Amino acid sequence: MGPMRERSPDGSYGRIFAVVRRIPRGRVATYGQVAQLAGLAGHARQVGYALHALGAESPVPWHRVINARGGVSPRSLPGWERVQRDLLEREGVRFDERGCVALDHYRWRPRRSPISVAGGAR
DNA sequence: GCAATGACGCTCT
DNA sequence: CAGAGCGCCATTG
Repeated sequence: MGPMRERSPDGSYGRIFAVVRRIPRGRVATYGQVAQLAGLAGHARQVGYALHALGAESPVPWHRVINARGGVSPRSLPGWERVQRDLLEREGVRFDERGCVALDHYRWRPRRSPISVAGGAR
């Protein structure tokens, strides 16, 4: 009960991980979308922070999460962008010359939100 | 306990 | 159409 904020790797972040884990192969979702589906609308930044805490070898398909521009966010380590891009391309996601994917085509559209749709919002 | 940073998003100019 | 600024919250030093 209590004041346990659940800061463990499977705690409040688990909500975000649960959403990311639901992203089907060959599909992508934006940080803001994941945040909204996790019930943290507007906290897109926290999604990125949570994924960063996960690690590249995490069981969560972090590579399926991209920014609203449809591209992979620049990371501290050079070349990492290529890794995420390669993982997505391996799933069938194609990038254009700008290094962006067509969100209108690859964006994951869950029929049922992980959290209550609150009266069929959307 | 305060200050700065960060795998973002949206609006304004 | 492109660039810059502000907002949001959690983690780290």
